Amino acid sequence: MERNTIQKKVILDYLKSVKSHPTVDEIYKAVSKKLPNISKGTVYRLLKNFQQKNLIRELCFDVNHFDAELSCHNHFICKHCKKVFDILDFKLPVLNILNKTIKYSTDRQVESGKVSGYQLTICGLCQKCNKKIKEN
Amino acid sequence: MERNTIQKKVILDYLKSVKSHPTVDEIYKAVSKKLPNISKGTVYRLLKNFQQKNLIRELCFDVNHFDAELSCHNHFICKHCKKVFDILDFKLPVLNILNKTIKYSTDRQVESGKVSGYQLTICGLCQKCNKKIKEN
DNA sequence: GTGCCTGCAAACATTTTGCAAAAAC
DNA sequence: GTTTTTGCAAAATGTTTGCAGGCAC
Repeated sequence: MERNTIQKKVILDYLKSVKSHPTVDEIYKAVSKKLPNISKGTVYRLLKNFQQKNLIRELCFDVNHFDAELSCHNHFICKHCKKVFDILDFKLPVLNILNKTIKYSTDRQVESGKVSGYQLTICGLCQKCNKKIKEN
Repeated sequence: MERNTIQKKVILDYLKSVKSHPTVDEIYKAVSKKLPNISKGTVYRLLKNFQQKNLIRELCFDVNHFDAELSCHNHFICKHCKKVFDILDFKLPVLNILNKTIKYSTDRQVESGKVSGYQLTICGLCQKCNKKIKEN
């Protein structure tokens, strides 16, 4: 049976109170003000815990996978096997509209800033993993 | 003056030849078959180099920033200061359509897999950085 | 031959893990 | 009192950097 701890409460309260999409380090520093003895290991552990329970999600703006195909901006990532698939428009006609819509918005300004591109990632289960999971 | 090297050619050729969105490690392993003495440092350096020249881009499907606001899926990231902003629909009306469109596609199956969500990240320059850069 | 680029290794940063002690129930 | 969770430190992993030698031009 999972237990309630002050560490869990403080981290989750903090995440709910901010709009800044903090990194692990920022979370650690903020939470340390209330709990000076908390360790970074605990922060990592609890963030993972919260994610598994869908209390928070992880956003991604850096690092990881590389792509030389600059024209295709739509990807599907399988939660289970972590494979990444390109989604081509002809396979998902709805993306046609989507692309046009984004193209329109990226040609304009967003809050007086300047837009240079976008990345759409759809996540879920791929064919293989979906089948496997159904079978079990 | 930048020079042409075999390392640059092999890495870029490899990236252009695959559709698998490889990680740094996968790139290193693949390239090592042709160039057994290449070092990982070189791979990191050249990937960064290619990105700066817009020959490749980096995709992101893991790690980094956390968000307890599960309902808002649209983000704007500033290339320059790296800050992340929520994009609310009423600030960018076009996203209304976009959200409906994605909602429609996520209610369905993508290539017989199962879709559970999406993440749209628009990138560019934020107000402040755009202004700063204009001034210089 | 000059100067950029690479391989190597060390440094640095980030994340995970094992374990004993502390806390939750 | 039992079991989960934490803090700590070490290990594992991932990325950057300085430098001497090698290669492009």
